[in-house]
Amino acid sequence: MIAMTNGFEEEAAAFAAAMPDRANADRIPLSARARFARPTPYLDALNPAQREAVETLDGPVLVLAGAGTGKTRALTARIAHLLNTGRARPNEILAVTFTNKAAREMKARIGDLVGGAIEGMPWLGTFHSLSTKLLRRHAELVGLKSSFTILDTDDQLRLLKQLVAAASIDDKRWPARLLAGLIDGWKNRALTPDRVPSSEAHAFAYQGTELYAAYQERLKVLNACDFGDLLLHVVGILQHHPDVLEKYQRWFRYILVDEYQDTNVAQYLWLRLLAGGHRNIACVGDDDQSIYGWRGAEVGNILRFEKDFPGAKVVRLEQNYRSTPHILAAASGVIAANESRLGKTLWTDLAEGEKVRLIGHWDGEEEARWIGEEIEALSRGSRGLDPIPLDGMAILVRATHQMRAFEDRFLTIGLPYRVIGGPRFYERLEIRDAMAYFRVAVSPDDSLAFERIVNTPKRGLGDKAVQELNRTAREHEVSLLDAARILVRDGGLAPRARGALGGLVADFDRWHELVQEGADHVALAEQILDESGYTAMWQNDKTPEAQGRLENLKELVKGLAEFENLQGFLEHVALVMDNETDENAEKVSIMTLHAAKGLEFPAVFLPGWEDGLFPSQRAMDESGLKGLEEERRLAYVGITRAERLCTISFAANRRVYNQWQSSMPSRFIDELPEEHVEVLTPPGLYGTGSGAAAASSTLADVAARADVYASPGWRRMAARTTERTGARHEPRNMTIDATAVATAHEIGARVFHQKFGYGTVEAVEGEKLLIAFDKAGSKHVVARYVTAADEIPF
DNA sequence: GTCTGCGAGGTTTTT
DNA sequence: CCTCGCAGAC
Repeated sequence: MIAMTNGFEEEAAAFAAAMPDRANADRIPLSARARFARPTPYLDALNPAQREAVETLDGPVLVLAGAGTGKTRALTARIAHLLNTGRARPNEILAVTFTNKAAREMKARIGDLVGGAIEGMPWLGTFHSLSTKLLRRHAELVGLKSSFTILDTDDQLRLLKQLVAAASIDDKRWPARLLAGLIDGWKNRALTPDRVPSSEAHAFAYQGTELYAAYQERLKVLNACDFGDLLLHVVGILQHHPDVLEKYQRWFRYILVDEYQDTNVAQYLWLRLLAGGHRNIACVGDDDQSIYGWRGAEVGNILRFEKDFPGAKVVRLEQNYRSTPHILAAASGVIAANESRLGKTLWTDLAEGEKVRLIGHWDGEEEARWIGEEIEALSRGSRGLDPIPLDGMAILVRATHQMRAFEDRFLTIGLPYRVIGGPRFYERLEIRDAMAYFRVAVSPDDSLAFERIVNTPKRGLGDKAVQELNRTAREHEVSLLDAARILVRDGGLAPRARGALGGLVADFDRWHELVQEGADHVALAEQILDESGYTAMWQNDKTPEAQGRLENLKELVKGLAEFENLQGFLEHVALVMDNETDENAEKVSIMTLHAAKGLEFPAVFLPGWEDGLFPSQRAMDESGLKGLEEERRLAYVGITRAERLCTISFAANRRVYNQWQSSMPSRFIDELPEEHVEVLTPPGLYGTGSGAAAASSTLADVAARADVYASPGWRRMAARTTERTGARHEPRNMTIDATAVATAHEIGARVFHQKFGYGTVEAVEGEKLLIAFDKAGSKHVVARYVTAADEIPF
């Protein structure tokens, strides 16, 4: 969602700088090379395998890097080495990652290694950001203008919805989401509409390819791309324009790819084309950590690397620097059950440490309660280990809905936590709206953005007005904003609507002029939000979310200051949808297993190991054995996140959509090697057990117990036990300090809570308050998590 | 054109 | 249970 109408010249200039003419380049390198001809201290820090991965500079290299084996270190050292030996200058190295985070990290680490002497690496980035750069340069070859807009998922869905409606197809039969998924899938596999295999284009799906083709047409008219297009267009250009291909093949002397196991077909083609000349391509990956098959990643890419690049050198990194032997052995035991893998044997010379702990619980709430207590104990330094800070602990769940139990519990006991990977900042409604305003102000032809906010806040421009706008736009072949201009001029629409529309057009004209004049963009952004009435809309909104939304808008405007201008910001946002929550506060992390890849924590909790949940029923239904193996890799990723302590748990009963459902322990539990696992007895089983200290039993016992759990007799017994000892688990809370008392609240006071919104205090129970929330109902909440209602800004 | 109430569905996610 | 989207009422 960007447009580069006036920013493009700058972009082009930057591009030229990043990629000077070959002839010109040859005059520079001597000095540049001399500058990097230095000793190689970064090599000394490497083990033999890593060294091999770094020093094998020519020809194809596949580095199979197991979890925690120093993959990033090898990759960055390799880049440093390329620079240092004068093999390539910074702008001749193409280094590809999947996430912006990984790209940032790598940039930082290379800077450290080379002493920050390189002026950045212009071609280090994600597949998508690099593709954008290339595509802006050659857009005309695929019928786009270099100022093309990048659509986000939201734009994409709205567009598809329109197309479905326009084709008078039942939108029940073709929900936009389904269609978007289908199209994404095709694009992942580099299939243009005409190339979708007929087997998939049959009957039902036939309409799908028609719609796909219509969608592509529409994108061209809008001068827009979706994420898949960024890659696909580049692949198309490289395939159909040998001169362009050759130019880049020669320019990028060395290619490096991170997380190769996650590449999809389109990305694979992209790489193979660019590496086709010299074949100096180094791919780093771990087939055991391929967990994105469901979104098009092809483990096959890594499995058949040697076939694609004959003569490839394969280097295995097997020494693990992260986890203790027990943890490593448990992970290896699980992953060994997978059939299709290249196979690696991880080893470590770290001290033995704790066994992986396994515990079963009666239900999900008890699991959350137990983990909460464990976390508090571990942070105090109980359990015979050195204290682990809260931010050294993580709960890794299979599905987001598991997070809730933990959030509820931690709110109740006042345990600070952070949820990673919730709704992302830039995906929030208010942020998208605000950005739509910016987009139109920057590029008045961005019709999708215009349509999004034409009636937000309400201006009396409903469906009918929008239809009329679209009709006029089509008739005159102009953008929506120009269509609005025409309607206003010619007296179309009802007088009221016409007035409102005229006002909006005048607003955008004014703002656009300010953009052109190069007015201060932060002030301008604020002005736009103000004058459009958007800020006022939320200020007048009485729902609990409104406050947060206003906060977010403030945050957005604040964030703008980091960019040179609005267009720079919009480009950034289009490609970088992550939000850095860099609160450094000590908090426990809650996230999905997917989000945890690449991270590590001293202590990791893996709850919800139940068949159906993990492995997920859906994955197995949809992808069978392949799905199961991917789930198993997910288990492997989860366990290998742990440095010192890994605790796996399952619950016999879980509430799913308000229905109680009892389940069996995950089949992965059976795959844990017994000698590396310590089985804990759940609290409550004998009425008085309190946590982890209780007697050990065997895996078989636990499995058997799970059966017992499901029996009616046990339920009755457990119900009695919990009733009798219900209060026993309330922990003496040591994370609460004097501040809790300082924020005293009285019965009847109006308060505000981040998650639950506004409410009235009904009772004060020590450090906890019983609050009747306006929207969320009555809840017990720790006092310091609420503020008096009138303390809230705005 | 906007608001309300009812029904259907329920997501692992990055760009 | 909760959220979102749509149809129908105002």
